Amino acid sequence: MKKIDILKKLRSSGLRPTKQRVEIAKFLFEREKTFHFTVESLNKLLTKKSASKIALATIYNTVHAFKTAGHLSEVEVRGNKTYFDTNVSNHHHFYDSDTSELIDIDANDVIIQKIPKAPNGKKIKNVEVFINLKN
Amino acid sequence: MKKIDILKKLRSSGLRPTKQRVEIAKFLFEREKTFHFTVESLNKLLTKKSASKIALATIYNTVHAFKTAGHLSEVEVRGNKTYFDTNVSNHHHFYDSDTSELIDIDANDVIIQKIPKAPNGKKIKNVEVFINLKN
DNA sequence: ACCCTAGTTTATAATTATTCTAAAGTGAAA
DNA sequence: TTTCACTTTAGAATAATTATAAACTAGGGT
Repeated sequence: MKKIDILKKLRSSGLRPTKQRVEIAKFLFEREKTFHFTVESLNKLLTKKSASKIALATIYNTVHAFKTAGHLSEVEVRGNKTYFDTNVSNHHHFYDSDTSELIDIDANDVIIQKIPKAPNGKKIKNVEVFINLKN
Repeated sequence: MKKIDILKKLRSSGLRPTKQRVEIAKFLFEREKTFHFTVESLNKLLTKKSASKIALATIYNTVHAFKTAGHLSEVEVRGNKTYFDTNVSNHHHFYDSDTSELIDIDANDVIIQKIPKAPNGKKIKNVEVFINLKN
């Protein structure tokens, strides 16, 4: 994804393309494969990569803004870690608790034949499948 | 579950049946239906129910000891809440983010027809299905 | 029944993750 | 360029959980 597209992506979702947002967006979206991270890991990677330090609160703000805009999805797994995922399409996850690694599973690789009806007046928003791994 | 069974349950898993553990175990396991709770909610309920105050750290210790012994299972859902579940059989969950309520789904009510193979040298430990609800 | 000791509980401090606050900075519309 | 609502920032505040170390206790050995 080119810089011009980054700017479009931000503007089209009502986010002013500030220096910090552009830097974070470039880091997250200028890559081929999907990327999983926590706020903590992202902060470390950004600190290492660039000279200008971005405040931790800004990283929180920005990641949540991107999530609200639909540019990131949030995945929560055992161990109180909150991951974000640059893959926002409908998909599932492997979770390897040994390495704390999250791996995408394409939605087409999981077929659910039967699910129960939603209770009382509720509807089903989405179905998430976690496949926990061991060695 | 009677008191004698509570004592057996604790002893058989190598846990000394202290006053606090027995009180917590009775509260959790002397009921018909499965019970979902957070450490915080359990603390409030216990405080309300009994005269003797149990330290919060003890509730953490005890709940984790019960979990390690296989008497509770842990379920993590969006919103950084960690729930425990007195139903330790293999099953799935509805999650209602409006009410923060977790509802058990019997394993037989979910049939998964296709899942991907585990990566490299890994094996599949278990598969958890979350059905997120909306109004 | 009484000790003894490892296991347990407790209050409190420490840690960790996240959000809040309020002051300073900055895109971009006019 | 000026202006102002939106952003960023450092640091404080909050929340959830874990660590610490002293006091307590269940239960085996005497």
